[in-house]
Amino acid sequence: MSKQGASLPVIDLTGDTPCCPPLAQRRVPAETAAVLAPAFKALGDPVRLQLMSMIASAEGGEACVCDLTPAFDLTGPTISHHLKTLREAGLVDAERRGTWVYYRARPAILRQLAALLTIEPTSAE
Amino acid sequence: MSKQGASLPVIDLTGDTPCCPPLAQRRVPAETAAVLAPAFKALGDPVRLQLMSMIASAEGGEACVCDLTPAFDLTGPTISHHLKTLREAGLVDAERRGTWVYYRARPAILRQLAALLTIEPTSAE
DNA sequence: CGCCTGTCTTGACGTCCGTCGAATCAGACA
DNA sequence: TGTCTGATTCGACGGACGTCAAGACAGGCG
Repeated sequence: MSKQGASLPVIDLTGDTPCCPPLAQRRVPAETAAVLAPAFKALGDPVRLQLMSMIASAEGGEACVCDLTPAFDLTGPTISHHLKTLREAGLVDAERRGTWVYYRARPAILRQLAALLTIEPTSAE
Repeated sequence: MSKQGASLPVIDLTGDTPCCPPLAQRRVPAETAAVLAPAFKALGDPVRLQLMSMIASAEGGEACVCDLTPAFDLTGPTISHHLKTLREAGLVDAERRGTWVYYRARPAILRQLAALLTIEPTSAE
């Protein structure tokens, strides 16, 4: 995973990005929206949402492509494409160990997205 | 808002949909992914993410289109199109009162999305 | 070394998306 | 009733997306 790992425009949202006041608390600035929207977009496909869940909930916190692919009625390249999308959105990390490639969730950005959507129970309705 | 309000395929995610165990806790089933992914997709555009925030954080919990539109360098029809997308994703409700149309966030689905992304602090990394 | 298996990239195709201008609809007001 | 303003819909355009088949690359093993 050396080449693509270096060439991909990996978004750095590992924790120090100023982003997190809930969406309903104050208006999200355009720059923040531009940074976070691609992450939501990446989750906006049923296949990727399931992939993300399978990776995040996997034993040991990581999942092998060889386990991911057969779970869908899609070709290998298509799954690979979706995983690349998740990688470019900063949602997962990939690592090759021998024959297989393992994907691992990045909890920091997931927490940021969750925080953005969080609403206090006393919010209208 | 009579005609379009009735004809749109409004998604009912008001609370009784079985959906909410965190993404990282157990694998999201295909049906759940198919229902929730469109909501993430709707938030996957910077303009819509800002619109959502402006609506959710507005005084009184609602925002007028006349206040939303001038906040962007986009035409009225384009903003209207994005608002329709948010509406169809079940993220907002629209109501016409006299001359103006007001949009209001639907906290239930926001909470569902937030819950899905929630991760316990003790999750790898 | 050569082959095999697993994964990714490339190129292509059809579809969906974001945007706009023009036309249309809904209320308010004279 | 007619007209004006605000919001949506319609039709169109360029670009991005999801998918696949075919080819290329990486690592293990004989």
